[in-house]
Amino acid sequence: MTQRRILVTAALPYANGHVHLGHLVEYLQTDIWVRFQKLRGHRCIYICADDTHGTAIMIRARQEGRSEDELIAEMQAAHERDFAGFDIEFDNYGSTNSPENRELCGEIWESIRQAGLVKEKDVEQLFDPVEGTFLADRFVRGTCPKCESTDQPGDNCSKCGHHYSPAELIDPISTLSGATPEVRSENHLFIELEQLHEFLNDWAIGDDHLQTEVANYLKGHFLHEPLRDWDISRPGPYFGFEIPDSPGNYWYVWFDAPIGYIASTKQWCEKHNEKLDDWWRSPDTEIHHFIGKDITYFHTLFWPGMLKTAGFNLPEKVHIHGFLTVGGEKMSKSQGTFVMASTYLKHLDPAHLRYYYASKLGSRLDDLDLNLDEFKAKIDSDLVGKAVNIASRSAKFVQDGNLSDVYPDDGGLFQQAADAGETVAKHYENCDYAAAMREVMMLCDRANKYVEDREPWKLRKDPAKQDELRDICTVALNLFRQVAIYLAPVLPGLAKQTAELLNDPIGPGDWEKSQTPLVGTSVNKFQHMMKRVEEKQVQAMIEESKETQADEAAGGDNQYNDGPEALEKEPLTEEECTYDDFVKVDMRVARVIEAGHVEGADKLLGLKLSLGGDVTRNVFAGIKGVYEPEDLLGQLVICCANLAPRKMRFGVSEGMVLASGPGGKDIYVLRPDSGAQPGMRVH
RNA sequence: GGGGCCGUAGCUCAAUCGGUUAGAGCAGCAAACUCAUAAUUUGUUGGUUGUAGGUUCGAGUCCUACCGGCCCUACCA
Repeated sequence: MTQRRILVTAALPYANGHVHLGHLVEYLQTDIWVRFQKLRGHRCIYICADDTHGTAIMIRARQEGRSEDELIAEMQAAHERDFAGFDIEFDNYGSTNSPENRELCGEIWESIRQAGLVKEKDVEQLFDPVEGTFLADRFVRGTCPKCESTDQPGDNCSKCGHHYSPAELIDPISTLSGATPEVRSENHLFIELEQLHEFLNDWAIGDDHLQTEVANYLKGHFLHEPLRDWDISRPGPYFGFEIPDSPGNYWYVWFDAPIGYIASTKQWCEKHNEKLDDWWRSPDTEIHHFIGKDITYFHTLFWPGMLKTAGFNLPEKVHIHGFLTVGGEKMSKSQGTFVMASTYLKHLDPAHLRYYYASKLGSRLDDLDLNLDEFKAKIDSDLVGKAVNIASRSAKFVQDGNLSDVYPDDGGLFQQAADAGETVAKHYENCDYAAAMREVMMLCDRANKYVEDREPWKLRKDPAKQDELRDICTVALNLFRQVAIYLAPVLPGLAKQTAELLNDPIGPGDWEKSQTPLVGTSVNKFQHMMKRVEEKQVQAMIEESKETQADEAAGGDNQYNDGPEALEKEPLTEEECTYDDFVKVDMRVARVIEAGHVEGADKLLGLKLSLGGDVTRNVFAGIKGVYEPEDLLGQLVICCANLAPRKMRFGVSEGMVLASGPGGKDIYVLRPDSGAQPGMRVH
């Protein structure tokens, strides 16, 4: 087999948050792939770094009253600690805030300039005069220019859905200082990506660099029309690198972040006396990026465009994975399923998560579900019951002795498993770890059956059969060793324990050892290799994840510990409303007397409300999928009775049913206490 | 409204170019065993492949419509 040279990256974690179980899908998927390549004897390096620039970091540092450098150093240390805790082994872990990155950004920028891809345009942006900073969209709130709803976010209206730029808001307010921002026009630098359209089209769709779903997505959303100019500068102050030939402007974080891959490689090269060009400008090197589907287009359009223009290697593959759900739902802080890496490590074994993710990961970008019952079942059954059990039930009969000098007749079992190695390897190579794990478990089943059939526990009692006993153990332990080698990318700890038990290391290039049985060597005393998952520990982890949340709600010194999320999402309106304003809104108790689905509407239910007597209102409510019509029929609700009728696609809505919640499935219809009668006014 | 992905056993997933009787694991049920961390082994139940059509000698796979889920995008609230 020819030795490949492979450079692998995982997306750079942002310095604004801690690593959680969702992030780990990616870093583990990548770590397994890298360990596999190394085990196969290829030259492979795993490169990563912290992504440190941008407005969010600047603001947070300011709020915490310290420098950005201090903040990002602390976060980087935490990230590295978490990764190490999960046996994620980077060859280099750098930072986008490094001299190497600054230099490379300059170099790449220069190439882009020379290629004539840069153009300048004025952009209107809001500026906070108190903080002295330009405001990203999410730091501005104001009144929607279209529907005039107050206190709306800076990019689109939560009421009418209208998209706008923050400069269009009526009465905008900076969420940083509460000041009224000024509109300032600034010169921004853009990359004209359209000039690379043909190249990107060929790269993204032509060759096998992307999963087919991703190629379709790019084709349907971006490549079918002219590519928009990419705004890659931000006026200062901005935590990042100043653009050398455009003083006062800084590279947008998404410009310098991917360059961090190269910069981190450069650090590694300097430490190991290697040439950067051998890794980034050589036809002999394959570059593989692992990313989540949320950052697809940065890595499949902008990034290849930058690389191409600056003469670097293009990615051989961009491997894109889906999101993590827990128990079939988005990770939730309130339910304790938003689990930090560090919290997991306090309660559970990292090897367990490595195996569980491996057993679920395929090559496509489907979301991956962490089901905690299944988690326990898989670990207990696959790892403890099947894999480790092979060693556990055979090693004790030969410990402190030797394996047989000649490998005994095993009916072809070892050879079968050796042959299966190529299948396993193919699955690893294709990122289809689930298939690889299935294949290995099948080998475990065969090995267990072998032990079962030979009944070594009976031979043990017969002094005349000790040689036979040793032969059986020699076979069983060799079958186990094969399994440990095949699982080594996923379970480096188990490989190490196996190596210690059998006095033969399993390291880089040692995949081949699965092809030849070990004979004559001594066997050490068997020690427990892996524990089962304890239900209690899982529960403790979930509980602690909830507690952390309550802690963060601090200030919540009442007994209920309600979290601050709702207010953070929709801060209190600052403008006061007079009593006169209040009484303008005529809210009434109403009974739902008809309720049904609206044909063709995705979110609407049609309700007929009775205000008592024969006064009724037909209203549409955007609560389909949350409430069934029969849930509401006959119920009392609160409605706004004097809301101006609104013509909608499906008819006229003559009012509004009051409900709360951020939307989606989180919508709660307000209901009056018992005793209220339809028609009563809400005061 | 436009687009994409998906729907296979109770659960998680396979099924090569369209090719024989749709397969595994887990769970369930029954039995064997006692070396092993209550592990293991054997046997076994379980399916109108979301629905309805179509193409084909042959459809889980290809086409059309519909139902349901997720995502992107636009619009309307």
